[in-house]
Amino acid sequence: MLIMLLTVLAASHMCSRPVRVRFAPSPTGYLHIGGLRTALYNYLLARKHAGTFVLRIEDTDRERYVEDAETDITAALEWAGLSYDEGPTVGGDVGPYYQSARKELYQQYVQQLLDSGHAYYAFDTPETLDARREEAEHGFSYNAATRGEMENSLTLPDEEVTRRIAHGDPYVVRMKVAPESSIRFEDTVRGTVSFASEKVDDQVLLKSDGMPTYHLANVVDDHLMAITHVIRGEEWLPSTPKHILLYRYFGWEPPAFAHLPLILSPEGGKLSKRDAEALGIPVSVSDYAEAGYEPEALLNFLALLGWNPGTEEEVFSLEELAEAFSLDRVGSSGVQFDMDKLRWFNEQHLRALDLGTFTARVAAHADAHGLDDVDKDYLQQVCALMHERVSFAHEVFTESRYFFEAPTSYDQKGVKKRWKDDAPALLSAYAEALEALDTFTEATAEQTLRDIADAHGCGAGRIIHPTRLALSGVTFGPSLFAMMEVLGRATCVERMRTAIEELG
RNA sequence: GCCGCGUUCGUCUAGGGGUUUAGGACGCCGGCCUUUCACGCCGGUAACACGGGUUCAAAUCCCGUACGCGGCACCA
Repeated sequence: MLIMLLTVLAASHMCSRPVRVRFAPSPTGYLHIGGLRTALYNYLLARKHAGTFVLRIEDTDRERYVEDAETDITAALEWAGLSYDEGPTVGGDVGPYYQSARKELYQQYVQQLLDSGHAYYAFDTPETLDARREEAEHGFSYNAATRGEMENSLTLPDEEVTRRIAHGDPYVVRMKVAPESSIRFEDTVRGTVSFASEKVDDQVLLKSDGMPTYHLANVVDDHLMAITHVIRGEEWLPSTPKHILLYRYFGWEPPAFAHLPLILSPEGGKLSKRDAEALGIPVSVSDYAEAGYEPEALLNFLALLGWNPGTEEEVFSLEELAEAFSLDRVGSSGVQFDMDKLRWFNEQHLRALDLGTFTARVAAHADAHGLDDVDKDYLQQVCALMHERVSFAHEVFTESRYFFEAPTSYDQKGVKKRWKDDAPALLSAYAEALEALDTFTEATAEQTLRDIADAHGCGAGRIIHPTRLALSGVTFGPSLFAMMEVLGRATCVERMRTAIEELG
């Protein structure tokens, strides 16, 4: 009863404002797979509640800035189909959407904290901080216990502080965390989380270059942009108390927090770039695009990596995901990346496409396989036969290359198993009969073959298998007769005679 | 080291006091279909980390241990 009441209250609280979420990548590298999942969950929540999905570029780190990272990130989002309602280029009412362009804006909020005594100036150099960290046995923390030993506006006389600032001495602004309480907050996926505030350090809010740190900028922007739900990776959980404190200092209502479980490597450890590459797992979203994954399949896989719909359904389109999504069905434990399952999702999404769409997806890879002038109708016929047989669209050009050029070799094992002594005679008879046919179709090719088998007193397989070998060079593939109709009579006959010569 | 979060088949997960001989999916194995291969269908393999407690009853609640992951920057 009480729980129900609380749930209703919580729900009404949540719904009091329209849902606004943001994906806030830093242009310090290309969009990676974990980032895409974070973006996806934000996107899904926004779409589910007819809310707004904001893209904000957190470019406050000038040291690690990567020139083409932003282009990669937006290209990856576009490839995936995660469109944003506000952000760079599309604009919006609460911009700018680059933190670097909001630099001046943070200044007033820092001043507000300084005035209210929740922040102070600190002049310690990176070198002295490093030195303190090195000499400390169990790590150094700039906090209530140590701030008295440092050079800051709490230890220095006011005149000295003013003098140094006027003189242009570099300084940072730190938040002043009171040690006496414990900070607790509700995480949508984990429930109540609490930290002892003496473990929270006096985080730098404003760097000496005048840029805000993530912690300050993120809180100020989320408030100014009216963000209702902060959905981000679990790596942010330990710094959330700082953010809660900042909301408190500013007198703002914090958004709901949801910290997503991290994606682990298939071997259990963390998915570092190096490990992933060693295991053959692409890390960058652009690598998935390049490897030929269907964007919807990747998204579907990622959605189910940490979330489940509560039903046994697994294959979803992006629209269906948005419909089914809810934050309270997001799990809280780390999840291992499974390439096999991803591939399965890719197959499922490929097969869900109608033939025309599938063909178009396949055609997009033609150039890369040196087949830029393939006839569309012909390709569609090939695709009809290969649709259920490939895991990736581009495999039509690799797994069934023989539709586009004569086989250059014959599978050794296949020859040994299927090319018997009577094969040349049988194929030769079959080829001749095919040439004599009025109309060459799947049906007549089959009937002709069976007639010849009967005439020679052997099973149809005796001809079927060597013929397949002659046409494709391999022992597997679509129905032989359907294949023959697509290849055409002339090609079939020619390849059969070539095989007779080659294999004897 | 300290702080936090986590732990159900190999993997993703359902279940959150009795409805469970713990369900589904991927993978793997077998079968059916098919004179190929795949698709599809049917079946099988396989899990509540460990130890205490609470309770008539624990995968489910509590405590501890182990292990994993994250964090401890003028990086995000």
